[in-house]
Amino acid sequence: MQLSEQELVRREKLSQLRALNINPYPAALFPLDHTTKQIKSAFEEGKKVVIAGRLMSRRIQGKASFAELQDSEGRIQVYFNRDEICKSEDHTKYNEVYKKLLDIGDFIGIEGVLFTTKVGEKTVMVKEFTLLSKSLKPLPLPKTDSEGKTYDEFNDPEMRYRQRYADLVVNPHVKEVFIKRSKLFTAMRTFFNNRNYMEVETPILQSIPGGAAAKPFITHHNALDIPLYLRIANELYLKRLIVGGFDGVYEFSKNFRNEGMDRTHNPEFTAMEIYVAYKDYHWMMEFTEQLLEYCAIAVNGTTKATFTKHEIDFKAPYPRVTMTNAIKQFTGFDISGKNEEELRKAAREMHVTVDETMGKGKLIDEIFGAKCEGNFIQPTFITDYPKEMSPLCKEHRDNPELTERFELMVCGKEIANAYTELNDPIDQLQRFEEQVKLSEKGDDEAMFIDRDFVRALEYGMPPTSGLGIGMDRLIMFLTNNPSIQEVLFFPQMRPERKVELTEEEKMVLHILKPLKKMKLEDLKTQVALSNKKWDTAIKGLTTKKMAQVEKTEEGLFVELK
RNA sequence: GAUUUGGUAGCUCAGCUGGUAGAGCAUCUCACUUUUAAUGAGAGGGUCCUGGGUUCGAGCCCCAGCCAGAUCACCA
Repeated sequence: MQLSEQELVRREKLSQLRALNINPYPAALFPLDHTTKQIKSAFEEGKKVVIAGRLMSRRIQGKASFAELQDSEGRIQVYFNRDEICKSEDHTKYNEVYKKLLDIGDFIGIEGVLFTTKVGEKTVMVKEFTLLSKSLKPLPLPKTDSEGKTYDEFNDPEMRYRQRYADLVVNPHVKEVFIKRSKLFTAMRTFFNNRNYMEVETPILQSIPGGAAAKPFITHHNALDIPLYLRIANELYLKRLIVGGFDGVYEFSKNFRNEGMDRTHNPEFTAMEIYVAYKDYHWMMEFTEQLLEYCAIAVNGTTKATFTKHEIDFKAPYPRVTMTNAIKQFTGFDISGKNEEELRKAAREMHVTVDETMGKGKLIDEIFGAKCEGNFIQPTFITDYPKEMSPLCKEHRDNPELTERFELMVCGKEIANAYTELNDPIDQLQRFEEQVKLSEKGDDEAMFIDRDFVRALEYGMPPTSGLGIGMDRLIMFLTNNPSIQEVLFFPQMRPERKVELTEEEKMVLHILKPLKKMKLEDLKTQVALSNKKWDTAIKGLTTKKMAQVEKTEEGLFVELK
């Protein structure tokens, strides 16, 4: 890799520091006793503090200098004064080490005393400083003026996602999103633990990927010599634990789906699933709205959240609308009692694209997705889904065509999905078998039969209600980010390709070497490269200082350096 | 997958009809002891995403590709 001028300068500073007997990467701990936030919240003139962080800006004025130090909680101004740092005649520490050999991005430790400047800025007067880690690569450097306006913001999404570390250093609002994400997880855990539900872990490598309709990633276990799948959901394992006798189990589950990527889908994402024995989906709706209200307050301090143009309110309770009524409301069509053909015809009349492979459930889902889904902005429970599209859900107590299922819609998107769980093993096996028929019909996302799961149900599972929440989507809503990549530290990206184009340069050198110097025209014809390749090659060689182009009276010459 | 926009200095971005590549910040040198987007003077820094084509000449035009964003489709 070719180093830029600034990177070379910083490497040169490294050896100068070492020559001054300063280790740019010392091993010893640094005994800091304050953070920048603590200093600001409990400011006391003359107080001694020890702090550490990254140098983020410098305003040097001869024998004095102001700088900003950034730690995990923010920034504080620090004041370097030559006569404070260098008590003797030797001014090396200020003039050389601080002014010349430190750079923006370096980690330093500071011992100092608090004071307020003429302009009223809370500042640390530096008495002693230690280099803790030298930064060799210049950070992108956004600047903010007195009105809070940001210049030169580091905002290219590709670079921000690929180099999230740099993004986090220079963009405080990005860090804020992930702090909120962490708060959300903590809030949910607290909510569940307070009710004595237990956090568990279940396999990520599964030989039958179950619990959802999705395409899995496949891998291979060498010792067992079997294929294994990365989980697409953890539902079936959590229900096995309910069979085993736990009253409530939950898991934050990293799931993997080998499908398309866009601003709401990443190949790996996080779901939370919870199963509670002796409950049904009505109970679960109340539980869910309580949970979300609690989480919204824990994350943002309020039940209200802004998402794009919408102001949403997570305050419980949320309206409940059956899928049948939702469709009736937005299309005027009543799906109840209709057969497959009637549904397909109705869908086509509404200009919903459907095809012959779709069964009743899928047709209803398509109509709902196209005509209704987008209309539910405030949190709304959509209930009672068709049986065909819910193979793990118990049949509706009042209508055998439906299931006891709800989804929670926010801003037209699903963020939670819950059932009164199917615990009849014979019914469950039949539902799996229907999935196999769908798969034979060409549905490549229909579920596999999990016979071990059926065996577990045969031992008996208490009536249970389960809930799944898309954590990434929820945090998108709570932090007003329409892109999933903004709420994942490291969203999946196509790998960067290494570019090494020295082949042409080698060819040029090979011809030039024995002669040391030759006419540019001769060299060019001998290498026989295209104009473009020739140009890049000779440019590359001159920038690498391996050859030089000279113009004399006799014409252009290339000389070996 | 389709459509579309973009890729130029460490960062943010200009770049005219195709005629030797520009600015601000950052970097380097000098001045400056309470500044805050510090200031003043000077200097250096480029694989114009990659490859091919057209042309006397391409950052710019044409073709192919790579990467990313947006919209749509698919998918939950």
